[in-house]
Amino acid sequence: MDTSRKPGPVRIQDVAAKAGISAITVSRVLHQPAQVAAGTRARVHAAIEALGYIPDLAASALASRRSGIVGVLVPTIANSVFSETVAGLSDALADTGLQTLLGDYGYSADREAALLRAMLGRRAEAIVAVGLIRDPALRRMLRASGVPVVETWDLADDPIDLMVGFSNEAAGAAMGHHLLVRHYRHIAFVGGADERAAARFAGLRRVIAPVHGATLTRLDRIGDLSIEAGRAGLAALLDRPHRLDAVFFASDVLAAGGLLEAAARGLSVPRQIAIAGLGDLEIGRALSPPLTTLRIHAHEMGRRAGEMLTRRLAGEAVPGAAVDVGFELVVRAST
Amino acid sequence: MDTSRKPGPVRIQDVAAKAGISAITVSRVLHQPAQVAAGTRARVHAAIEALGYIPDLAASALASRRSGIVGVLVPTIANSVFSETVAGLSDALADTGLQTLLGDYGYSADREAALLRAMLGRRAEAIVAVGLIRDPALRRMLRASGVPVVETWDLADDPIDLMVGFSNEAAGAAMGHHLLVRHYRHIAFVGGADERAAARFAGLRRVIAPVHGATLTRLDRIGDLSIEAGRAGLAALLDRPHRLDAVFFASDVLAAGGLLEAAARGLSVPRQIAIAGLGDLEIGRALSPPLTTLRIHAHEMGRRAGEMLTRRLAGEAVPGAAVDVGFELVVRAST
DNA sequence: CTGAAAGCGCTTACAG
DNA sequence: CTGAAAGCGCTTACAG
Repeated sequence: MDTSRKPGPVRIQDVAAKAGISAITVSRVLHQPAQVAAGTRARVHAAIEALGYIPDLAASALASRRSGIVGVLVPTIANSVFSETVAGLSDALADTGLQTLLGDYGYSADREAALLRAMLGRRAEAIVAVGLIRDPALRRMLRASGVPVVETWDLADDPIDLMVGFSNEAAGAAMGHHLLVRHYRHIAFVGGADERAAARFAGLRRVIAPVHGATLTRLDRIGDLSIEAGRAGLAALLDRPHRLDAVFFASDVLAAGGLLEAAARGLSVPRQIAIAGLGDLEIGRALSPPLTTLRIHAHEMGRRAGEMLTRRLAGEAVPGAAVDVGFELVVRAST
Repeated sequence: MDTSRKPGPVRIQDVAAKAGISAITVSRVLHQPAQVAAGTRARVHAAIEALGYIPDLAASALASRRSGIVGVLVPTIANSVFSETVAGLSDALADTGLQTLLGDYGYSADREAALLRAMLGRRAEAIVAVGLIRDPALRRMLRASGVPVVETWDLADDPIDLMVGFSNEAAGAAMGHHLLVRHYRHIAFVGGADERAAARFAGLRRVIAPVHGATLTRLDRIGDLSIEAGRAGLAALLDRPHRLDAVFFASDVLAAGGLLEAAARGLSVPRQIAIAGLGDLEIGRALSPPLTTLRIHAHEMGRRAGEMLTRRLAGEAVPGAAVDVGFELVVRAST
């Protein structure tokens, strides 16, 4: 047995030697098999099989200047609406030979910057962000890189590059309209400190503020996105002296906590307190009463982001304007 | 202005030229700054800043034979107990310069194999699997690769390499004991078709089967891991003619569906039907009655996997025996 | 249908 | 403290 080869993974040279041809032909078998004679092809495949050859993708990327990587930046993958968007993107990329490199930054600006640099360092061919990228320095870095970028889950006048989302302001306003129509006048908003939550609150305020006698409060120190945080949020609001008719939570998970806290206090929903959420998550449909919510087209945003990217990477012109996928108000018994 | 450089990302040569030194010194500033004179270091940093240089990690990996990547194989990141393990791993790897490359195979053996090949193709320095890697061909491939592997969430006699988990069989048995002690005799198990669920059922059966008059049924075609699937599971069991005292669900999410279905049918829990889950998830604590469950040390498994890997990669000898982190039976009002 | 040469952007000894 | 040379494992034109 020949053991002259140094330790380490099998190289394309080893396969070539075994098949009795050159490395370049092995490379062709892998990437343009039609250009190789059937017999040669078979011998190469046999050698690959026998040696357990797995091409070095770093070397391949370096030589071809194609990393095959799409970076995906997510505030937190633990939020199931975001993982839906990631799934939609993966679906769209399934047959393109592009792989997804997931970066979860846990809402930390430092982690976001570090992950973005790592993605550019891996020479990602495109970057998809769940949410806008806010930091001006990062925006400049991405623009300078020339890498296609798709921002999602929001709309903006000055996208870095491509964008597919919906108006969080309009979503907040839609919920505000609904609550007003149902004659709720004393309304609270419970959401995070992120920019999307802020936009939803702004939309809500735009609709509520002009109404005579209506009040609007906001609670944004809610900790994580959990049932417990939702319970604590409603508890904090109810323990204030203000009158309260309805609460709009920034997620169905929080709103589920609101439903449970109301039940624990013996409050009838929606008669004594109306509750609404966002995301159209399963938990909101399962609890009683089922939750009024805003349905976000999370999967579709990911899918369309993937489509826009593949077209752009294929050299097609992709319109730069932001794509608005909208949202749906889903009215159920909780309001 | 000098525009002689070809388009494309800034290279280390460009930085070197701008700083008036050689590429090798730029590389040193990045990796062993102590070996470079302070003045030179400052000039290099200035040049990096001015040009927006981001090192090509593929080239770096190829030259250094260190990819800096740890591949993480997960059945589905949507299951929050698995994402806990991933988080624990990330925590352990935070200051090591190693990055996590997440591969979610959606319980598909084909996707699992493809992701594993991609990880080896990227020359991952180590691989962590949530769950055992079952396919003998994959096990052989990994052993042959020489890459450190940590399997988690289970124990086995013949790990590919390292292992940190707990006995799913013992966990099932522990729940069985608890249910017997509480005088439940007609028990059902609702879980997935995966090997961990099978082991839990085997443990349950080991304890239940010898008991005179006791019965045990299993439902394993439950679809996804959702509240709705849990409801449907309990509904299917209740619509059978058999007597049923208690149901052990393979996840608290499923068990939550069981609680809701029981409530919808006006069944008192645990008086008419006892319900238990697994994972100690928030939803199980939030619903009423709160759920008896098995607490799995998901985060700790990830953290310890990361520690074992970094020690192994640092050249330390790491005992090959499987580490058992155990589990806890958490008894609440639902049983 | 196949191959020799050059090069992708880094880092590794080695030398001074 | 710094650099010239060689090489990591591939692929890209180019040639035949």
